[in-house]
Amino acid sequence: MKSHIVISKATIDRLPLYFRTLRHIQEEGIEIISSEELGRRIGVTPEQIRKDLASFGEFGKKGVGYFVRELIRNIGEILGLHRNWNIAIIGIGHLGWALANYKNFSSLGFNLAAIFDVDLSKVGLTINGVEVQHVNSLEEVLQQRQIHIGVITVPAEQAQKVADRLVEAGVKGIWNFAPLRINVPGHVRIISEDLSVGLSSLSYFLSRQLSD
Amino acid sequence: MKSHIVISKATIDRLPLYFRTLRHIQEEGIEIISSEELGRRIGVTPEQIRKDLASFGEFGKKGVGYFVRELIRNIGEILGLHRNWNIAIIGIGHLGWALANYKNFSSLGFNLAAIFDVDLSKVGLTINGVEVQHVNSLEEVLQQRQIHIGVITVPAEQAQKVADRLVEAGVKGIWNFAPLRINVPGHVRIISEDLSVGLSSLSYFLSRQLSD
DNA sequence: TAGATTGTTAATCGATTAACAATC
DNA sequence: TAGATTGTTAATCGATTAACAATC
Repeated sequence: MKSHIVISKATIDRLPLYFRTLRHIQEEGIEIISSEELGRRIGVTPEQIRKDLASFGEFGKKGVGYFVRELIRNIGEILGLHRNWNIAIIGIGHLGWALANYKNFSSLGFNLAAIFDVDLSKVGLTINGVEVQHVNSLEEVLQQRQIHIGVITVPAEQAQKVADRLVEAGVKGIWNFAPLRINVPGHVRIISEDLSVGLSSLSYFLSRQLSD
Repeated sequence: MKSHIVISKATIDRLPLYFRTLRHIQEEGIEIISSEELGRRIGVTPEQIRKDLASFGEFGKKGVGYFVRELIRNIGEILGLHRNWNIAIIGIGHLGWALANYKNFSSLGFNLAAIFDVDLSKVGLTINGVEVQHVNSLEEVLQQRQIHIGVITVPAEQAQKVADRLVEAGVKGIWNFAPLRINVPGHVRIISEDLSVGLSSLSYFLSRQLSD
């Protein structure tokens, strides 16, 4: 990366789209692609793509385009997807269950390494090859299995407490699905998925469409 | 709304956060709140909140603050949450199952009115009070039950085809969970939730934190 | 009246788009 | 060489932050 350039959050959020689309393109047997064609597929302008990529290096060949395989490798490295991240899911409700069975994790380099719940009727179950453990052993297991990322799918009331324990146990990143703001110290990264935002904004636009 | 002002997408996406937080505040019995205090809770600057709200009208009282109950009603109306939206879920895999059981829908004015799947072993099941129907009857049921929003939780390969049928059947909005770009005509609104984006960006930041 | 807090205008910051030189 | 396409700089656009007059 060109260390003097500031990378925008928006750029980081587009890279996974490029990554995924390039993989599809590779599956189709295409070896070289232009920013024009890639942009058309994703719904992003070619300038945007070139600008985004240029923040990290020169990955293309002028007059030719981008070598698909090479670009996939480069974006993968930028996103850190070439590493192997161990993740733990805390809370096996419906959503936790769905995430525990999410197939795309492994193809992005994420390894489901632990699952926790308080409910004794769930402890001991095996989901996607991983045994559900009681949250009492959270700290112990997280350290044993070197968990990097904790996924919070517990009810909102318990989310902050779980986050505190994850941080205390040395987790570096949190992927939060509980619908509320969670506070973590600066050295821990947290990303929240808020389903009500998407649905509400859909409602907003439909209201206008139907009345205007 | 002041019709000459352009509302930014970012503003629309913050309104649901205001809405939800204000409801919590109301539950605590607080009747008046300042942008300062509300911002502190959400993690947004008070100026941001005042600016966002001001695009739609004058909801506060100078020198006093905002009346919680009134502001909830106003934001609810802006977002169209006072209406009753009928939604249908297409595809009862793990994620569809989780969404069908999502409790927050109804409190936002969304009414789960239909569920579809191709799998005959799922057809006939009742989930959260709604019977799973075969996708063959999609068009018929959508019209009967006046579905406004379709939720796509089918595998990526079938997502575009399902979207086409939803549009054809007159759905006005689509909430897509399939990890790919879906094309719809301009009069249909689509919002995509892309789980790999959040997780990948987490990976990006962790990579840097651990190596820098 | 004095203190508090909104709504709005101006200034700053950041991200996207346009243009084009470099070069394969 | 001519055509194509990148990488980069400049111009535009949009969103956030700061400042402050209005007013409860």
